[in-house]
Amino acid sequence: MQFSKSTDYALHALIHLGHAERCSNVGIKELSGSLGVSESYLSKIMSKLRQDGIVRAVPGVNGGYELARAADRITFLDVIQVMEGRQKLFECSNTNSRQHRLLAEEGTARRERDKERTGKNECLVEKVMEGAEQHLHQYLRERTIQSVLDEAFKRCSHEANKK
Amino acid sequence: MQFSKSTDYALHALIHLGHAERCSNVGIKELSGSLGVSESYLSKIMSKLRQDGIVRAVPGVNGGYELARAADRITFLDVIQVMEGRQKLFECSNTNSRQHRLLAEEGTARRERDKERTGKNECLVEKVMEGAEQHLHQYLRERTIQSVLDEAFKRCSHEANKK
DNA sequence: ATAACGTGGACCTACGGTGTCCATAATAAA
DNA sequence: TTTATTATGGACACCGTAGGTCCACGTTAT
Ligand code: SF4
Ligand code: SF4
Repeated sequence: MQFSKSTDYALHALIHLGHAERCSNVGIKELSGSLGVSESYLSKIMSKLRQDGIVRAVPGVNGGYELARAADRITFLDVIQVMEGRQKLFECSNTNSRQHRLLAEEGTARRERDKERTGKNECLVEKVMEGAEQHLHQYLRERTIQSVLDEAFKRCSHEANKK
Repeated sequence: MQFSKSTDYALHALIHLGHAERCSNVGIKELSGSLGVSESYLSKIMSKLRQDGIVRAVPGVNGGYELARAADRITFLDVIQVMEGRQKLFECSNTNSRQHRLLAEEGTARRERDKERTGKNECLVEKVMEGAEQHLHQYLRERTIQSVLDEAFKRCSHEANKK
């Protein structure tokens, strides 16, 4: 239950791009140097980010990457879902166990009615887990690349103030 | 970024134990049959739960497992942390990159002062991630084995009512 | 004593995260 | 046009770990 290093790298790369938005684009060399990750691997990550429309890439001389939209419209959730995939936090595996029939199918007829009425017939365990997932997602949706940048800037100016 | 199957099994096993609290203990055979998981593997999981004080085990004839404390004092978070380990959601890897120095160490002197004053000198990315983790944990702390049992019972009685 | 039952270690397998290398395509500059 | 630069995508290697099996051992009731 941990985020992968790729997610780590992706976030840092995007922060770098956001920080250097003045100049149109940033090459893989600069990113690699800044993050301390090999160019080969980092390019894989950037490619993924591009395929999902988080960044734009221009090939050729003086090419590089730039954010595909404003930094305050790129949420942590976006990045995490691109890198980690969109699999659910909890995926029930044994729906044909005796246990399952006890918990989620007492009175099959009733379940069917429920399904028709409410449209969803989740089991109780899944309900808890999906709730957890929703909470997590909501939180991550509220944090953007820009918000990190802002806070870093605040720290910085605060520092300058003191001098 | 998914919970492992072991966590799934552990939750179901505990629900089974909670459901059958009347009789003192439940053997691995019954659990295995109920969940549809091999006895060998399930016993590993139960063993882990025992080492962390979630269940008690009695060896010998007519032995088995029972909850070590009331079902409403066993939270989802407890179970998940036992099975998944207590690793943080996000573990920074490249603290010696140029990027890091930019984000988390502008004015090292100031950082040091911060450290002394507040006791924590997290970087901004970690701060976001730890916030997410706290939210998730809080949610999972509020759900217990008992709460699932209760809801299942409610469904059941509701069903009986209708007849 | 013996049969039932949990424990823990050794071991296996498959898959995915991490990472490298290279051939190719696209583009700007010369 | 040629060349140097840069991103792209596929192939591949490595390795840790989730998932699972097996077995020898200790414990307990009958
Ligand atoms: S009770 Fe829920 S979690 Fe358990 S097997 Fe059925 S659907 Fe899956
Ligand atoms: S800025 Fe934060 S997340 Fe990034 S390397 Fe430094 S400590 Fe780690």
